[in-house]
Amino acid sequence: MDGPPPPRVPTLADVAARAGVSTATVSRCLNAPDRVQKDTRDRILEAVKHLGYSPNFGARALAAKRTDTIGAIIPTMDNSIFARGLQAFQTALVDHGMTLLLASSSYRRDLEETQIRTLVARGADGLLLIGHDRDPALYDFLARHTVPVLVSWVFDPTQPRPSVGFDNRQAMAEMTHRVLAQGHRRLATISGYTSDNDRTRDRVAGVRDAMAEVPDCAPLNVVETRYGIETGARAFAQILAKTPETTAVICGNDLLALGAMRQARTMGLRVPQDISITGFDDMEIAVIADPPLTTVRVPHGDMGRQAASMLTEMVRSGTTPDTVALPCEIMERGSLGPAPRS
Amino acid sequence: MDGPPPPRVPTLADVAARAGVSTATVSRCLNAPDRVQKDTRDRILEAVKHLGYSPNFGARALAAKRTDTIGAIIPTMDNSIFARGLQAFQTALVDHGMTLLLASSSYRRDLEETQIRTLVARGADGLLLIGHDRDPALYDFLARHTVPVLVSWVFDPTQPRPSVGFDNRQAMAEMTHRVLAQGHRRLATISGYTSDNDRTRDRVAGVRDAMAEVPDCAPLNVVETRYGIETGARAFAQILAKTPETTAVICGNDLLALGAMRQARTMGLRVPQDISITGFDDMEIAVIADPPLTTVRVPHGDMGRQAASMLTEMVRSGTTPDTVALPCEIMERGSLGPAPRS
DNA sequence: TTGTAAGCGTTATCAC
DNA sequence: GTGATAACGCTTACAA
Repeated sequence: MDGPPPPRVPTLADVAARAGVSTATVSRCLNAPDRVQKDTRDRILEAVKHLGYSPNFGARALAAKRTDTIGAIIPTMDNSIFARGLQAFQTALVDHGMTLLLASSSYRRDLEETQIRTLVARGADGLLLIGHDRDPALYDFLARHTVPVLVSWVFDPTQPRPSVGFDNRQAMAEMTHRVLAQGHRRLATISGYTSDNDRTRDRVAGVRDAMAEVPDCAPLNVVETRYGIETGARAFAQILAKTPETTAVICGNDLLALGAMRQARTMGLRVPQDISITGFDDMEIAVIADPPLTTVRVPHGDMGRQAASMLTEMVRSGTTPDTVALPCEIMERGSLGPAPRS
Repeated sequence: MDGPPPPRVPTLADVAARAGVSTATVSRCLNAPDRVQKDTRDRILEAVKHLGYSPNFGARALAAKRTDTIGAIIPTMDNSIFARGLQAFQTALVDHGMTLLLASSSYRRDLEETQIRTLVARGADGLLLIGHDRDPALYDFLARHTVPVLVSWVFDPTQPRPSVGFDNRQAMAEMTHRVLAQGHRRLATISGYTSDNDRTRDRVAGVRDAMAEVPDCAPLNVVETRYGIETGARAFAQILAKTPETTAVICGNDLLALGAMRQARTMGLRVPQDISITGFDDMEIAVIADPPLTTVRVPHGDMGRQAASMLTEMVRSGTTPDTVALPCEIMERGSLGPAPRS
């Protein structure tokens, strides 16, 4: 006696046989239901359900030349900087009938490049990338493969690619204005690494923009480091070692700011009485810092949702949308105060 | 005059033609290089490079019946709870030549179910899931489709599926032991929702396990809520309203603990002099809380990396690995102190 | 070691 | 509205 019959995964042909129609009709019924008569449609759907049929992905991709899959490459998932936007992006993609292929580059240009190629090879219909900064050859590659690209986390209308994001430079300038308005004139900045990273560069540029409008500012002390609490703490110590007269430290990221605040406390400095500290991102923890962190609120959710619909539209229609700017908001909380009268 | 020739994407046949061999040989050369002679291999690789050939994903999936793609469904990316483990998982996956298909369920059982089906339909070769709790019919479905499943974030050897994770129950019992050792006898717990969630249930059970060993404990006050800082704060207020004699609040998650600490401060309670608070996860921010949070360190990175190799192995060899337990570690910092002598 | 050729399961273009 | 049937581009026995 034989074992049970091999539980083969049902195919279109099985459904067609059971419904007494051709495979073409079944395919139509599944992809354009109204191009098939009601009663045959019912028969087909019954068969589909009965057999537990689900289309073969490879076959569909091969025949239809699309995968309904969107690739995204973000610098890191180690903290929630990108995770929140990604969450919104993924959820919205699902609503559009798309699936997310995800990779992270660890902020490394070479890794990002191989991952872009991998995702394209894996059949991504479109790509979401963070920032514009990358080898032009890569954009050529994507164009040759006719893979639409949407850039996020930035707003730079001078770039040739569509993007959905916020103006890092202007947001940081606005924050710096607030700092200057409090009377601070000896500023320092803790920035993420600026090589291959237009967001961090723009943020530092924003600080300088605002400072340029005020005549009596001391030169800006800029320290670059990796994003993180520990690194922020070290950078803060470094700043106070070099320019102890600093009264405000503008951080390119909330983690850096939290690290800076911890280090300030360690060094016996009161925030904001002795020194002011600001962040960027408005992570959930900004409000529980002590004092609560004054920071720039980034529109993570909107960005993710908009990116999903724009990219889906690009893939489905082949069009190129206009670049979209989303507003940031300065969240004034407790960590920014008046400059101490030295 | 015509425009430029349509830049068709090169196929295996193109490569074969240029190298003067059959498509079979090219295919072999790409998948098992040592089964083809050195000089023909060189010719083929030259052709591949010259043409910029990259295999068609759909065709390969159809013919080979695999996609080298692993699906993962996590409850949320909104905070870094899962993001860190996922980062390690994804990075390790790439090292194994796999790509990550990601979905998040927002802690909703129905959403998770449809996403599991979607990922399988999208050709995921294997699946990483968080926790064991789900409809048995789903596991049947996965078995029928011969999709190997690895469960993570838990260790429960009584379950029929392999998993890689930590013992939530034991870890929480250990933490509770430390709390009891400080003389606390009136405990409360802020837990994540326990329906459809074995991790949260196990953590609460762990608290009870430890309490059961001590005779003079007051009944445990348990409040369930969504994971978050705000919700943690509200839960804390709720607890003190109902059982104001509580001297220690054991939280199922760091976010809840941070919210609780903030609320305690708001209510004029000193941590840990008036009330002790503990967390779970050891998120990066635990150390910058004031006082630093005593919490359970979860082996995110190891878990992610191990999950990647186990799942890759399962997919490639069809074997089922043994369940793996990873150790947690109690991080004693400042938020747990001796019970106040009321 | 290499080539031949038969699938793999869809979609899409035609006729009917 | 429905049915044949030819792609789609690759892998993999099997043959040579």
